[in-house]
Amino acid sequence: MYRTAANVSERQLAPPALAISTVIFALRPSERSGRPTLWIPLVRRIREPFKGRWALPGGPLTHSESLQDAASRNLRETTGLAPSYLEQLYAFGGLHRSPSQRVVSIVYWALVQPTEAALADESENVRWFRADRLGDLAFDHNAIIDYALWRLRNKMAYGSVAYHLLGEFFTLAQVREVYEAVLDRELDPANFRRQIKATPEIEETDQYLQGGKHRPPRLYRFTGRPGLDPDNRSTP
Amino acid sequence: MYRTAANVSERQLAPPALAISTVIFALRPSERSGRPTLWIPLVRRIREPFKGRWALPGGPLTHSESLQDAASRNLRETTGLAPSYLEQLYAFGGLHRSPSQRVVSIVYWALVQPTEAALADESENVRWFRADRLGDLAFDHNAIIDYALWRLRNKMAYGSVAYHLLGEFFTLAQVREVYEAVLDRELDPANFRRQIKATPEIEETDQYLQGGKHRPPRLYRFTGRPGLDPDNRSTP
DNA sequence: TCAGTTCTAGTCAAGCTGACTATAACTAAT
DNA sequence: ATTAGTTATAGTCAGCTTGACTAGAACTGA
Repeated sequence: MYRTAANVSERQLAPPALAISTVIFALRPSERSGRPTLWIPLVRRIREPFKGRWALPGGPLTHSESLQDAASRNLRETTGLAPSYLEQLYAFGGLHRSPSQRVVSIVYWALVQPTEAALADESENVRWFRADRLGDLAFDHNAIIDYALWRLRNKMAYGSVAYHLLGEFFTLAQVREVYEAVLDRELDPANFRRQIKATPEIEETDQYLQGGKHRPPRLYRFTGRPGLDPDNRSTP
Repeated sequence: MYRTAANVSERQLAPPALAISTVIFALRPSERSGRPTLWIPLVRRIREPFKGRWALPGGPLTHSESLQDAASRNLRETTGLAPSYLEQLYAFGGLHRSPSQRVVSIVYWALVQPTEAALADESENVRWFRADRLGDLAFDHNAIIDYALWRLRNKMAYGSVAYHLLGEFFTLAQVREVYEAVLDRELDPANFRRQIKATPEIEETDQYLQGGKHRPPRLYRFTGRPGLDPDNRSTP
């Protein structure tokens, strides 16, 4: 924070920098309970400001790509992930987000399926964190993630976004576990399945998941496409 | 559209320009029916590209102001309006939004109260349009307004945003007229008032609106603050 | 005084939700 | 082979919300 005063005049002259960042969510089994939990990959900053601190993956916007393309390229380059869902979150443009320079960040949020998440790159400078145990991140990234979490919970309650955290086939109990992990409270299995079965986007298959220590549950499939924001309406 | 090919190389070099624009909504009585309708102020472009066409009010981002401040300054300068509600809509960054240069627009949407809207500047280059009769606007501004309308309808159905289109005191019938104007369908008066009266943010006053040709309706007051997006949570 | 209008309260059936019970279908231990 | 344990799945019931509708209250203007 001392750094702030260093180059006020520079800051007045340079145009505001434009960056794209992404909050990436995936489910991973908890170490203890084994039940799915929300995890977020972060990258370590290798330059000032906030050198050494963890931050959201991000980078500049190149001229040949749309905002969404930039977000998804970025995501691939830093973490090796291909998202199953990608949506714009918010444009953050507060004056003092970065001590050195005025930066406007257009932030996206993404969901990746567990298979993807399992084989994601992890290295010295890329690491996954539990969404509820992030520590102090660079810039205003803690606040950004809080907002992304709020949005995810909201979309989950209304929209049909939960399925993008699962594979192609899933049991209703798995869907419930997703809801429980994200909303952080237990849900009544019977009532939950009644609601889910009432949504037309969920299709019953004639497959069953074998191998459990109990009655094998039926597998279902999601047959809806996202689509709401301008980018996903009809990308020109 | 011919213009597009003119200076491809220039475009590759210059950094993407960052602009702030705002979709402003207000209610005005319809010419014919007299019932309130949604109107939007637009400004005429005095430069290429799209010279002479109508467009959303907007402008550049200066260094000393946040995104929201830029939107509200802009709004004041171009239309003389002070909004009662202001929220970020979306960041539009398609490659071909502007034929001459790559422009990323962070768009806000605003609601203004009828008293404000009545004394708003109108001139050769600023004019109000009915939201459903806009004609062909500059850039992708038709699509932006469509999205803003979608968002307004959505927020209206859930949130408590309708009251920002009204003055401090209002009758329940006026609230209903707002809903009817925005959602574009008639609502049952009895059921509607039951719902509104159930929301805790609506406070009964002991005033009545006199002067009608019928039983004078009671006046109510809205006692809630907006608050949801990062800007409005706690502006630092 | 009465007709016309809107305001306002209330009723009723249909649908959804949360809490709960009960049975089905499998595995693992006895 | 039987039984206990576990999850899957269906169903019931009361409480709440919602849409359609009825009816009276309160004002104005003829």
